[in-house]
Amino acid sequence: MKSDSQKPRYQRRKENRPQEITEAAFAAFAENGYSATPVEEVAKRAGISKGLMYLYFKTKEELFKAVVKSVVVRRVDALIEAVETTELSSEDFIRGPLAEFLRQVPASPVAVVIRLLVSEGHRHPDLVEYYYDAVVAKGLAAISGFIERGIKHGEFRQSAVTDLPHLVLAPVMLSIIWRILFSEQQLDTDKLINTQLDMLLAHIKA
Amino acid sequence: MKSDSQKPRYQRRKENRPQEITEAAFAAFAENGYSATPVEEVAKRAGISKGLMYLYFKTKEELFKAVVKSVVVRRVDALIEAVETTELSSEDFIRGPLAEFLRQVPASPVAVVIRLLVSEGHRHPDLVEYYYDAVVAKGLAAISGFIERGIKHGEFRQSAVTDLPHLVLAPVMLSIIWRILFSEQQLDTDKLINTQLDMLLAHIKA
DNA sequence: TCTCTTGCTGACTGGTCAGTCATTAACTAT
DNA sequence: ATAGTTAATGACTGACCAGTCAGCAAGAGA
Repeated sequence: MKSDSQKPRYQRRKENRPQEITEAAFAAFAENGYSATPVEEVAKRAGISKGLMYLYFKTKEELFKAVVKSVVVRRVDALIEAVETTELSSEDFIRGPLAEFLRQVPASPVAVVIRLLVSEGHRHPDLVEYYYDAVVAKGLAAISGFIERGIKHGEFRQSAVTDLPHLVLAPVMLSIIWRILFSEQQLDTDKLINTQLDMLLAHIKA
Repeated sequence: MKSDSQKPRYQRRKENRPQEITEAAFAAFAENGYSATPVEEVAKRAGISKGLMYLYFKTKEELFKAVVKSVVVRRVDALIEAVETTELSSEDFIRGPLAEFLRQVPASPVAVVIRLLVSEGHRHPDLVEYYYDAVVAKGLAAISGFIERGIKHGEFRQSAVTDLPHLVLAPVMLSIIWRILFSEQQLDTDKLINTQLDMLLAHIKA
């Protein structure tokens, strides 16, 4: 009774597999974390067998690293680019594009990566180091550089903040952790970040 | 050749076991995380057999909850007590006892609990809720209440911060996550927190 | 249409570990 | 001393899962 023209049980799609697998893995890890997610679960979501995954990634750990790196992308680079080419005054840039950038971080894949790194980072120090260099250090340097530019332009004054761009990230980090832990408890993330920027600007304005 | 008075292979110490076990578990979880720590490792550190652990804690999960709860302690309650009984002006209290309290959090067991909750919280929603109620909500309420007291005394003015005591915690949270992830990268936690308090005070002072 | 290559499958293996339980030995009461 | 109680042990089991591999079948090439 079966039709003659049976569908093939699978298609060979070498080109797209790696990305499909990392995307499926990202989704699975986001839901259940790394160690609680069996490789077979990732394979299922990607619509492939477990064995195939091992054809593209030597180990589960390598898959994990691929997932983290796939999320880093050009996000920070875009910010740095914007910092360097903007025509806005320093204050307007902070209240505009920078604020916009910061506000969307807590709901972005970055939050998932933070959770994964907090959970698993201990066992993957090279990955943490990569993330620090590729994202955190760059981001902090961009903010620092931008504040210094403001000082040169006479818009800002020297202050403790010059050495502590971390203060810009502090409310973002709180928002991320808050969403991870207490997603049901309301928190006005945007207002939190905006208020912090208000305070920072008041503190450093010349 | 053995001496007649052999040491007993173990002593019965029903009273102290639970605390000894949770302490050993805290140390083990702090080093390796919850799911990566075999129960037998906890037992070894506590100087007992695995079976005995199961006499005091029905499951590994119950042990986990006991560990988290054991760390919550009266830390926050002490702060609330201090808030309510202090004779200092609001500003002096913030710069004194509150700052002191906040500065020591990132190096305290609280940081370990944050890591454990970020890693495992998804699977223990009741535990997260408990932690929120017992620590976070209380702490935020204490800070809010204190700011409102300052307003009544005419020391502070109404501002966005009144609704966002979270801003006080933001640099503390950043410091905690920083230490978890990038322990080798220097960060002047104290200065970060002090500067944030400076900004906050400048922002809310009448 | 008939190879030949190789992307893909899924049953299997070895190791780990949470939780159990029959037994033992430390203490207690008489 | 001796018997009775129970804290404590550690070998065991059943489940789970990362990683393997022998074989299969999709598609390319002739």
